Amino acid sequence: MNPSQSPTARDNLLNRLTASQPIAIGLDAAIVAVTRDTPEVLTIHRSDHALSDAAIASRPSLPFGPFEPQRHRTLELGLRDWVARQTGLPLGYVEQLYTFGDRYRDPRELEGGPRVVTVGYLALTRRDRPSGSGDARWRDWYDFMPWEDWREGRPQVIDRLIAPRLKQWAGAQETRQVRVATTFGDDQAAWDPERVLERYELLYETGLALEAHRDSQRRQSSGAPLEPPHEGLGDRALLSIAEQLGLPMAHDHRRILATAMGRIRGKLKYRPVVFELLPRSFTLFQFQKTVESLSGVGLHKQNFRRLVVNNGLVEETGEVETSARGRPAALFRFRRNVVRERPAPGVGLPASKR
Amino acid sequence: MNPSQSPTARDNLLNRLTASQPIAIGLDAAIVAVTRDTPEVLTIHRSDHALSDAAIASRPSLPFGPFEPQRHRTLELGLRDWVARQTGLPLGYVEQLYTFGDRYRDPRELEGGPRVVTVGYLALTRRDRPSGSGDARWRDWYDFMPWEDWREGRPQVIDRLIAPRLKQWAGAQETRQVRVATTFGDDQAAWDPERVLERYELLYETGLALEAHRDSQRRQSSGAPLEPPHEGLGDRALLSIAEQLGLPMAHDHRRILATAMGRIRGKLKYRPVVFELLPRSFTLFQFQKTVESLSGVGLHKQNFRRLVVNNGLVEETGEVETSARGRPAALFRFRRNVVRERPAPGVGLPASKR
DNA sequence: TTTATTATGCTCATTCTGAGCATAAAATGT
DNA sequence: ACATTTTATGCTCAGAATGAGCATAATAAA
Repeated sequence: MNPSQSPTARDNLLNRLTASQPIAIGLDAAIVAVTRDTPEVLTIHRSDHALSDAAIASRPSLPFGPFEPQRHRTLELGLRDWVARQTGLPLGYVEQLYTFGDRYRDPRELEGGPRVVTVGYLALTRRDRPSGSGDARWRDWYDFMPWEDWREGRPQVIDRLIAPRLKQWAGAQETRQVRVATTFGDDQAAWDPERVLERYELLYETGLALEAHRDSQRRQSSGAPLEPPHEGLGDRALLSIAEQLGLPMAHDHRRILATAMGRIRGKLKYRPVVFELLPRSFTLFQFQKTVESLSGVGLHKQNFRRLVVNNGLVEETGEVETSARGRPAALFRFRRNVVRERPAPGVGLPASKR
Repeated sequence: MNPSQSPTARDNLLNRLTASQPIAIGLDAAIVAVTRDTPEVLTIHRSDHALSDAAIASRPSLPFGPFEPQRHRTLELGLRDWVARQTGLPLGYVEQLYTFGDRYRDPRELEGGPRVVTVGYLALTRRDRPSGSGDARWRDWYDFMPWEDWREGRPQVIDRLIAPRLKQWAGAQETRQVRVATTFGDDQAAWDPERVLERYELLYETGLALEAHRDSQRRQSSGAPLEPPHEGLGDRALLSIAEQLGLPMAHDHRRILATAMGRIRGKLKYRPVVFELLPRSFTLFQFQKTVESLSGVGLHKQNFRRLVVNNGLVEETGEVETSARGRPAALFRFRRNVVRERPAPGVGLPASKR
């Protein structure tokens, strides 16, 4: 057993490898803000038509930029740097999500390009300024993942478009049935808001995400080996269903978005991250709407209130919000001290409405 | 605003960059197993003395290997590949932890080497075979982080070595005091087993981790710019305290280990990962000891039992363990079906002992 | 003034937790 | 054989947290 080469051997190896296929690192960011009751993500819409595959390339993408080794001391600084330069957005909370290194993620690899490894980030901001002109746009994240929005109950797309295909795909195979049940829920299993990525990946594998068709086509036409074969790709009926299932994104950005959504939903419960998205003072209902929009489920108003107040997560500012319709609501602010008192201060969804 | 260059521009940029400083990707793994009641991590002890800095280089490290772009389809496959080839260990559960891209992480960068970006992984295995001969060794992970073991109450190192230095470092600065309180706990704040990384990073910054001294020395002697200046480095008294605070590791491997520990502890609560470390059938006390060893806290026996049984996490096999001393214990197995029934099946520490 | 609308207070049954006492079933010592 | 030690397991009980919903308060609009 020889778990590590001697340094020189390793150096040589690394050099040889980088010489034969260089590696480039890209930084992709899901930049999230919340307005009223929609969680929005910053997307780039290219108007560039000089691309080989315009139909695909013009899909919205997440903002991304290269990591420049001699310029950036750390990955996160690299990210902050180009986000600041390009969008002028002040990023508050930034968190690394996941590093994707799959071959052929970047289609230019097929033409001798470098192996592009991407580090995905989640960033929260307050969306004060509309983030300039140009080709950047805020979009409701449920436009890309309509099946994730359970605020008005079980979304129709699930029963109408998704469930039938999943059932067909699973067939009599126990493993597949369990997978479908645990990701999308059934009479036994509850819907778990956090499993966004698992759901997206299942949709991708079953051909319900348009990106799956795009990728398989690309590889075929480029003569690249068709790894993990997916069933039913190319089926016209399936394709038309996929087209109705939310907006696809360029590259694997919808996967990164799914990762981001899952991460936020998880983090909500044990870290006070929502406050990065709320104004300094807010009513409890605003607070609730923000949590609901992110988690995708409706909450019981009185219990939500009891929860956050009893846990000392917020405190009254003494002022009231008068602009609205009914009885004026008291304004609250985040109680910074909770982090000193409770090991995992978060919202921890109190109970869904009905 | 121009959030993304045109593809050709971006290509050029990437090419120019990789030409001037190539990037290499390393894969580091914290491979974890549990025996009786000690969580162990696989470490590599080099006997190689041909290194410039033998004292440092001979520190134990985590197993690592290069990511080879044209050989490995994905990052995780790359990891599994070299772990299999080098240690022969069958990896069960594998999870990506974090990607570290800090400059000068790898000292060879100072001599014109590539920028090494490392992807850290956590892998769980059952430690059946002693993992061969050679320079690989299983070690109690608390050897590296003695302050993380609260099974027998608050560890002495905290009050004896850590707390005084942290107090001195914080001085009258509110921000620092809060940071100390939330990471290491005080009369107000409870000890949160999951914040392993935050604690290690605090110790590093305050010069209580030997690696901080090593890194600062290295940079100085190499003429590299001394970024984030740390106070008190070089102080002999501080250095001698750091030497008593657990074993240091090579590179930033102790940081990766800290990340791994935190991740396991967090995951325990909502995913049935412990079972990757337990034999197929086990007594409830074995189960408890495993959870305790990972989370680092002692648990109330009867309540632990009630919790895992009521939650349907385990079921009796019908057999009993007879080898031990007192009344024979019933054997249990993991109930695979929980994942179908409960949204987040985990252990969720029931209450510490006293 | 009445009505609609939103905010907030409060109750009640149920479940979940922390803590500890009590009993059962084995091995060991005398 | 019988007491003692040791570990496993059953059970209780108070207090906290949770799900659900009724009731009241304070405002704007009709």
